[in-house]
This record gives sequence, C-alpha cells and structure tokens, in this order.
Amino acid sequence: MPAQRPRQSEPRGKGRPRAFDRAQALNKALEIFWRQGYAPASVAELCKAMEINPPSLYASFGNKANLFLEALRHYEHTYWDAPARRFLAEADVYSAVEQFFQEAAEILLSPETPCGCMVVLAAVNISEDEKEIIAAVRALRLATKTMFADRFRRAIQDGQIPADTDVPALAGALNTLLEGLSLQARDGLFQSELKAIAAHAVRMLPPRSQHA
Amino acid sequence: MPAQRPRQSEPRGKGRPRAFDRAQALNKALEIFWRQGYAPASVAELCKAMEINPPSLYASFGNKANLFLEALRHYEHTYWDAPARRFLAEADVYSAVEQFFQEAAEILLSPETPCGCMVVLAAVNISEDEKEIIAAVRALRLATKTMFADRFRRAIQDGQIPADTDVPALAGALNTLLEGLSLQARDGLFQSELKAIAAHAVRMLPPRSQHA
DNA sequence: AATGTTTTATAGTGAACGATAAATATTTAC
DNA sequence: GTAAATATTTATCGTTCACTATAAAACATT
Repeated sequence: MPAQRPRQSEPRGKGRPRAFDRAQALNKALEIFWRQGYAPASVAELCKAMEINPPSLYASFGNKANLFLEALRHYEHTYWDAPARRFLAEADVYSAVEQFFQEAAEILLSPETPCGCMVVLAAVNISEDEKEIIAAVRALRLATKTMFADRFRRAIQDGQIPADTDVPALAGALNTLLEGLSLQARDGLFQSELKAIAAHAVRMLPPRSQHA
Repeated sequence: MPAQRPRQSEPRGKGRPRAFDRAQALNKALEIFWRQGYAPASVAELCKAMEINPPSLYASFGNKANLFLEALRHYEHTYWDAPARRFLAEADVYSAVEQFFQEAAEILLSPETPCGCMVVLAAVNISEDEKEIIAAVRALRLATKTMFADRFRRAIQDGQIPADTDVPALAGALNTLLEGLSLQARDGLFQSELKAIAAHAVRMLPPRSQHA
C-alpha cells in the first residue's frame, strides 16, 4: 500500500522516493533519546517511534551514534539558542541570571518531555568507548559554562559586580546548579518547585557593587 | 589448590567453606558500580573484579540488582554517615553548610574513585523496570534534602536565619547544587575547582538574621 | 515496456547480556 | 568411612543488542 508520500521541498531524485519525513523522524528519535538517554534507547524502540525499519534508519542516519549526534544538535538549537541569546542580550546581569534560570526550569519540565536536559543527562553512565558522544555533550556543557563566564566578565566591566569576583568559580557554581536542575527534573519535582530552586541561582552572585 | 581460607568471624557451617571474602568482594563490586553506574557494569566485569565466577556471585548476592543494593548501602554508610553527623552536630548553620560541602567535594573526587556520588549518578538512564534500584537511590537522595530542611528549620528556631525563609526551596537548592557537583566530578574538574564551586553553597542561605 | 536507481520490509547476523545446569571439589555430621 | 551439604569450575542457556544481507517495491529515464 503506497503511503501518501510527504511533500518534499527538495527536487525529486531518481529512485524510489523516501516514504517518511526525515525531519519528523529525527524529532521522534530526539524524544526517545531525551527521555531515556543514549544507551537505553534501543534501535528497535527508535525505529518504532520513528515508524521506520532499521535499514531506513541506517541509510538515512548512518548508525545509532550519528542519529544521536544529529538529534543532539537539533535539540540544542531548538530549545537553548533563544534563551542563550536573551541571556546575553539582557543588560543587567542579575536580571539575566534570574530570567535564564526561570526559562531553564520551564524547558527542563516542558510538558512533552519533562525529563531534564539532554546535554546533561543523555550520556551519563555511557560506555567509555563512545568517545564521540561523550565529547559532543561535554563540549556543549563547557559552552554553557563559558557563556556564564563571559557574561560575568562583562558585568565586571559594566561595574555591576566587583572586579575581584572569582569568575571561573562563579560560572562553575551556576553551571553546577543548572545541571543539578536536570537531575531534579528527572526526580519528579513539580515545575513550581523547580522554579523556586532556580530562583536561588541569582543569590550566588556577589552583591551588586556600588560603582562610583 | 585450596586457597588459604579467610578467617570468618561467623561460626563455620556445614559444607565446603567459601573461598573468597564476602565483604572484600562487595567492596570490589562497589567500586565498579561507583565508577560505571548500574547498567554498564556487566556481571562479567563484576566477577572479574571480585575474583569469583558467576555462580558464586549469584549464590552470595542473589542477582545483579541485589548486589548493587547491598553495595549502595555499604557506600552510604562508609562515606556519608560521618559527614551527615557532623553537619547536624555543628551549631552554626553557615559553618555546617560550608563544612559539609567541602567534605562532599573531597568525597566526590576521592583519589580511589574520583567519579561523583553513587547515589546521584549510578542509576541515571537506567531501564524503567528496575523499580527497586530506582526507589533505593531516590530514597537516599530524598533523605539528604530532608536533612537540609530539618537543619534549616532548626536554624530558624535558633534565630540564625529569618523565620520567613522558604525552607523547602532552600533545601532543594542546596540539594541541587550538591547533586550537580557529582556531574562536575564526572566531567573531570580538579578538586580545587570543585571546592571553589562548593564554597558558593553557603551564599544561597539568606543573610544571617540580626536576632534581638 | 525495459532498465537503472533508490527505498522498502523481512529476516536474519554475531556478540554481549544476565543468569544457570551439571559436574566436581571440599567440608561437617554421623 | 560414608552421606549430606555447600562452593567451586566449566560450559553453557535464552534474550536482547546494534547492525545488515537480500530481494521486492516504487520511482525516473529511455
């Protein structure tokens, strides 16, 4: 039974047309990886969610690891690009931290996938020889910490926090709290509880400096 | 070749005596579970580390899940009982938090097993039908949060922090930072970095109240 | 209609998983 | 001594894992 083929914007190729929407299948895979993590998400379950058979998965995405990496990039852009942009755009560093952590709490317990951050959790307890996956999520976590640090250095230049602030430690502390929120989300906290915790992030900033 | 049998304090039973030290084997299993987590630690690898064969493991510990639960209890008592006692014994809540988080940073990056907290990490991304294991680690995490909350209520009674402090949120925030520290430990931070982050815990407490 | 190309579904592959059956070895109880 | 009991080693068991060989189906081109 020839399923109604999805309208593809790309120019039609030569052979038999693909019967599934690649982007839609990737989204389904993302949801599985997000909820379960990399290792426990079996290819069989991924195929079931994507509504394709293994050969289609391997033809389109290479292998399980590559599928994950592609889903991870998609996740990062879809959910975190905008909050990160707003974090950097907000002029006041205290408001920026407050707002970012509230938005984070909303993403980590979003109704569709209330299971923390994929970058933080998906590759915990993974086999050590999945080097590419470990490196990918690690790089994204490091990028968040670097984003915090850069923002705090700017806040020093703007005279919002003291010049002798230990920026790496402060950025590390906020990053630690942020990653910890993912564990709380997995532990079943309500969004109200998560937001009440997230509100404590800004307390770790040094007191607003009284610049001349 | 009959290996020199370990001196057991228990009265000798009837059949062939056990050729390995049960407590020592449990410690080896603990180390594997601690470093790798529950799921990736295969029975084969556990057996290799414990220097026994599978039938001995199953005869002594029942199955992989029971072995983990026993190792988990041993871990908790060995590493966290004393810090928890000191946390509750310290009269000043600010000192108590500072001291506890410094001790935690030391445990999470202890030289033998520099891999975070087993309670926090070992059952992340586990199969959902390992209900007993999920419940066990979850209960221990909840106990830590409750310990924080109880301590803060006492601090209110002692007039150390304001009476209108949101105790559940504050306890949740400290617990979140503590659990986040395990992820940082897994990510390869140095102990100096981890301690600098841990030092930020006390900043989330409300300012010391000026009681009459 | 014939041919070439690509995707599809079926049905597996070998490897690793947790757990065990069977036979042998070593002890105590009598 | 002999039987009962327990631990040991060896060699698996059945399942699930990520992955793929094969061939039929569905398209474009001619």
